[in-house]
Amino acid sequence: MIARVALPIPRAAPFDYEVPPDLAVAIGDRVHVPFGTRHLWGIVVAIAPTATYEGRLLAVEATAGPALSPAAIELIEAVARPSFVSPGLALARLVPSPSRARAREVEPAIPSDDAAKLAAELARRAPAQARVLTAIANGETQIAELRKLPGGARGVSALLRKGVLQPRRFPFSYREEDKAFTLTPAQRAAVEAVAAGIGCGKRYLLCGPPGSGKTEVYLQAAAAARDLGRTGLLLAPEVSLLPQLWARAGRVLGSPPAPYFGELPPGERWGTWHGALAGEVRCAVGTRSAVFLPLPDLGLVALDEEGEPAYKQEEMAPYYHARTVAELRAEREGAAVVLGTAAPSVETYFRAERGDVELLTLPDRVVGAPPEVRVAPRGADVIGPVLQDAIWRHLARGGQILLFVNRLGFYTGAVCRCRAILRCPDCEVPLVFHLSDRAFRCHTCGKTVRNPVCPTCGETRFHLFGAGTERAEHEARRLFPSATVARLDADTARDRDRILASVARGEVQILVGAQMVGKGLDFPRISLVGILNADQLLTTPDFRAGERTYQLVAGAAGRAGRGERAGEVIVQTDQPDYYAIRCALEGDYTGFYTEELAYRKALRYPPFARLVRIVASGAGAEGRAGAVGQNLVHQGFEVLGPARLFPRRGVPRAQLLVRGGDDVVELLAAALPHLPAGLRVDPDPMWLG
DNA sequence: AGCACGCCGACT
DNA sequence: GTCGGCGTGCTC
Repeated sequence: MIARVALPIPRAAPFDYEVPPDLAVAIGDRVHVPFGTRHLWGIVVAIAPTATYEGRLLAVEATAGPALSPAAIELIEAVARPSFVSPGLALARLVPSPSRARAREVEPAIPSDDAAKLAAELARRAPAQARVLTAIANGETQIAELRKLPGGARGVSALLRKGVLQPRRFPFSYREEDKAFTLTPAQRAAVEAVAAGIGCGKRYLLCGPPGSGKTEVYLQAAAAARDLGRTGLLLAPEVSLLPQLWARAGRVLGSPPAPYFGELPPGERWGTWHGALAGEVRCAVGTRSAVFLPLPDLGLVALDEEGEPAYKQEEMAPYYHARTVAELRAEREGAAVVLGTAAPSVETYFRAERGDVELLTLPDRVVGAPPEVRVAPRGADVIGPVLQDAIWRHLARGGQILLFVNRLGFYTGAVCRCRAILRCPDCEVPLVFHLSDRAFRCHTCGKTVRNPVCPTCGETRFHLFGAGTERAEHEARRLFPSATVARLDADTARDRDRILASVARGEVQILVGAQMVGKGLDFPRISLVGILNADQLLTTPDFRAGERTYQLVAGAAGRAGRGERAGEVIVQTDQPDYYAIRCALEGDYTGFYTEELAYRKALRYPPFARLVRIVASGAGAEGRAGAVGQNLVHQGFEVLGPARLFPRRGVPRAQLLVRGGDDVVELLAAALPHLPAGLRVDPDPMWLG
């Protein structure tokens, strides 16, 4: 018996191994094999009576049991191909490894008041434990950090043994009160339509403004799938949105769904994956990587906020989009796919118009009333007079205020008097000044520069400009000294649970946030949303700039007025007549879509063409990209570039864009049978920079 | 991807 | 004379 094993190396074809008679091995099993001078774990992708390899065969050494289903192998192979990555490498990156890894974080297992009391009690008798409890009360969850306290290691283990602490588990510390729902006629119609598609691999685009009850439709559809004996998968673009989804799904389905996302502790991640494989997990919630969960009899995939770029894997091959993978699975496995959104991506709406996707609409808000949306000029102030005025009004009425800034840091740029912009020496992107570490930081590589010197003229003083989240927070404190201001961005993400809890309790009046705050969060008391710089996204040279601006403004507007009181939204912009902003203010998606589509058509951008991005990196990147480009032009491809990109950590980069029809990826695979080293291929990139 | 083998420059 | 640079090539 021969096992064909996909190994985590770039070469595409699997390797043949003899299966010893005492070893039971099946397709989808994870096996340990000798490979050259070393040993590797791989996945069995086929079992055959005879080998295709002519040389001498080595034997499988051990098996770790099933890791995924044959259907999941085929899915991952199909996803690997367009990224020019081997199935073995794709499998290694998308399938979690069995892990009994111990938790790295702890959380209290008792209410915080009791923990505080206990800390006081222990202060004398067991000071080490008291110190640990105090640190936890201050938001520290990392075991490694807690162990560094005097006597910390003993303290942590004693508290774990006593059951005062527990390994941190999803959904972390999230509480939500019960709410009863009755479906509106529109919701009921949507649920019935989707339920009818289960088993047929049908696709639906569920459009509805924020608060129109899209989540309830996903959950009822998942319940319908369950009633048919099928499994369900609920996807959200960000980890931060999962706790709410998890809690609500648990209530509707009667048992909590299994969580799955990249940052989940490895043991739990494997637990969900393995549970899906074993047929024990019948419903899962997760982020994009969860789309590969080997759930058997998949009946429903719901993808919330389908237009979110976070659904696209862009960091590492395979460069998949969760929406595409979900639709591929649906087609193969007969599941229904629901793509939910308030502002559809142009690509998806285009398909809905052509009838490839069935359009379902939820016309009205169920929660709250539509907010009043206004524009204000951006002016010289970070928080302009119109917005200041509104903030005072809402503070006086006891409302909460959310301020959006799309950039991190204090000043987002520094310019020398010789007009040179201060840039990262390795990545060439402008450096951002952070007040938290009183230094400039590169947002691409994380490099910190404390005392910058102008590389052109040697000057050490710079004019600082631009406003990030830190500066907005600073301004809010300065202008509204009586209000409690909090900031939620990547720099404070460590404390996000604590920050969100105090927002939920109403202790925070003004919350300053970056993107992560904009998505899905449901705070009934937020009555005013301010977008400080809506023009920011417009200045990025990317064909999706308009779409992203529309989504930002429309999404932010959705955060206001989820309670009883009508909300207000103020958008600071100097381009109120720009179609993406104008339409978003009026809530006119079709108006935006019509204009955007005309522009895409005129310039032959998606959905009228497919773009494939080829990035060369390393020495001679531009030359190598150029050589590949010429080769492709000779073979009749339409090639844009090569264009030089900003280097990454000092590594030079250049890119080509190949434009073609639906078959461009297959044609490219035929034209480039062996991808030259140091090249990455991203089919359908989200960002072109 | 690793890791070997292999063929040319500056050092105890 | 050796140590070691990283260029190709192979791994069932």
